[in-house]
Amino acid sequence: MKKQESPVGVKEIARRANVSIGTVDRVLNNRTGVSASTKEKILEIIKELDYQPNVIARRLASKKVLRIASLIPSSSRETGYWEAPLNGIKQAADEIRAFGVVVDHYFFNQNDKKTFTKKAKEILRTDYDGVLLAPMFEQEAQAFVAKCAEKQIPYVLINSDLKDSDRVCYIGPDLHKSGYLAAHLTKYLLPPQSAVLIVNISREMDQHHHLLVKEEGFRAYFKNHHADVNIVKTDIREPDYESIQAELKKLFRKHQFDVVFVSNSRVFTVARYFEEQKISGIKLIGYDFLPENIAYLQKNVIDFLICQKPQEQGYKGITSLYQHLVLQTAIEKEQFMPIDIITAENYQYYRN
Amino acid sequence: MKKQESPVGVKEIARRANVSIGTVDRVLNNRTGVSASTKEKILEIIKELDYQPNVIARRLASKKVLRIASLIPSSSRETGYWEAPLNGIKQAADEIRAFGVVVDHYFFNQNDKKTFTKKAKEILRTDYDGVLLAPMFEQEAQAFVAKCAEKQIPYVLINSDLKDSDRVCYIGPDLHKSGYLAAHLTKYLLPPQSAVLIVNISREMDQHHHLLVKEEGFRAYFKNHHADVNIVKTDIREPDYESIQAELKKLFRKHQFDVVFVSNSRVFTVARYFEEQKISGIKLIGYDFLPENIAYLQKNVIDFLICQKPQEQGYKGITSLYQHLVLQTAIEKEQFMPIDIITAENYQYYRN
DNA sequence: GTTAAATTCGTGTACGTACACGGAGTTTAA
DNA sequence: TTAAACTCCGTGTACGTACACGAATTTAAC
Repeated sequence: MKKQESPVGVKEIARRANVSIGTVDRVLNNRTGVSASTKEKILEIIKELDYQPNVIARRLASKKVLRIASLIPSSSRETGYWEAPLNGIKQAADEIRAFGVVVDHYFFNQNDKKTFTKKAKEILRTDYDGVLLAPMFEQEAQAFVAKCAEKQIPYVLINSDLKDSDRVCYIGPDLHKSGYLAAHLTKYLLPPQSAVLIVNISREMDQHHHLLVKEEGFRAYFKNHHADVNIVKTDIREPDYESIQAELKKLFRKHQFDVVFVSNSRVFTVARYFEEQKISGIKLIGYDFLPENIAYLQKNVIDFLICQKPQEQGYKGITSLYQHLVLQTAIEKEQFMPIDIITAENYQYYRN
Repeated sequence: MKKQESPVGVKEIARRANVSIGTVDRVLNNRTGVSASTKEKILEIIKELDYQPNVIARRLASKKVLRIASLIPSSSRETGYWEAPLNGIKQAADEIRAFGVVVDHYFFNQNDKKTFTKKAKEILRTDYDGVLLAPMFEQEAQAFVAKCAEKQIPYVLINSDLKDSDRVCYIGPDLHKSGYLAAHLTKYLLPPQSAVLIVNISREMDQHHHLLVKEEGFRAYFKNHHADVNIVKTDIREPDYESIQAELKKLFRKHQFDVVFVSNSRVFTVARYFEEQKISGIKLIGYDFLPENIAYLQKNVIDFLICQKPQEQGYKGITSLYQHLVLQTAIEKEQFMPIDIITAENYQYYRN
């Protein structure tokens, strides 16, 4: 409940402590060369006045630029998912460029762990002030953030989290809940006593794990609601169309499904199969706002897409780092993205 | 494709033009005291160098604070809707306070035009640098923005737009599309040949107009899809529970509905009626993330809520004004909010 | 042609902080 | 005893822009 109408600066602090602004500056940037007693006194005054450093003047005076490295998957032909986070990162970078922050981009191949470690090493060599990371490969990512911690480099995680890491924050989905919601939607579309197919498509084990969490969420819903559904599931480890087609063909011969739930953005591949086989009447639910998926949404082959603001993940990742580094404000440690439902009617208004 | 690695400043411009930085400064802030010829020369050099003023230094040097006024409805007992935009406004205000911007809040009563005009007059008297406005009362708002234009005060509109106004931008929903989506959802929930009730609840004519646009969108969907549904609608002009109860009772005696669509946030009132009358099996769709609505969502009385990020509307309104005033960047003239679907499963992750 | 007024422009200071430099005082080493 | 080293701190300049003040030049008026 203090009046803080008059913004106090270093010189007011200096006046009250009977020292020069240089000394105050030294304790603020905790540099050496101040006796313990005066340092203490100054800190006390700073606290008492609730001194807020003028970030404007600070950035103006400091000629050194802050450097942030982002390390995320490259968007491949297989999935353009990472285009969106990258755009968010770029947008944030544009906005804070004027404040003396530059962002360098590093990309790795989702199907090749070596590219990850290589880029990680490069980043460590360059001594960045902050790192934005998509920790797709758990082991390797753990090793990387350990190195960052050692070098006192703050880092933010997006898209998936790492256990026990002291990141600045995590920004991304709650996978379990996301599958749970998908199940809820499914139930709206279903007659009682119907059959559901869960399709998990991914090559790398690390990624596959995410899908299994979603699947758990999906199953949990039906369990909690004592719904009588017959759930069949398949794990497809080769994401090319031929493999998927073969697998689906086999399954569709054996079963009669009412709903198909694809646990990631590859839903368009299944949609393609539906289209080619002229399958209709089966509801299709999947993930992510990709052009391919949207096309099938428009054609009513896909019924619902679940999306978790990939672009905002990138954007928030950078701005969180910026706030941590420049403004030094406290950051929410876990920022779960909203779970958005996209249909043929609202996709035009969706912003990632 | 220019190299713009080396940020040029006024003094580089001054050097090239053979004048002092003072003169350059004069043409930058187009003040008087510069001959036409030198002014032209300087402008040319500025363009050639693609000079970007240093916003940091600019705000530091300029001791004057920018003042923004926000004029929105107070959140009443009847509806807490405006709480969210207000929070967004406050959040944005916090973030840009450090940059020398202050935001003053003005509120009016949605049921009383006089309170609007009174506050508007106050704002005009105080000479603000920018205005954020929710133009609920069309005529009065038009008069207000005309005055703003006259005084060269830029303004941003949120929640609803004004025809032919030269606002900095409009931020809010596309009402028609929003009703259209509601209809789409409805169709998922419906057996063929079913009956739908549309409920519009609002006292003031101006507000009621918004609802009618949503209703149009709702009907348009069924028309476009040649769906065979029986639509009944009612306009309730007294938002208290008793009036609504009476009207619903009358309607439910006459008809058998499968879906009820309430065109604004008052859906909780209808939900209360459902609960009290132990009506179940009828799907209920409405608007806005209010505590009352969420409560009924949890109890599965309300099935879907449509929401258009009211908090973000406030937030973006302020930051747009900030970008216009301080950074002088170009602003997207029409920023339609995404149309979000909220269910019992994802509401916890919804952020306004 | 002289003076006043108007026009056009340069200089200096300020904004709040960062940081280099160096000075005064104290301790250590020779 | 004196030089050197170290501790602690004050001063000055710089960051890029805004703006007040006043100087130089041109124009107007008689």
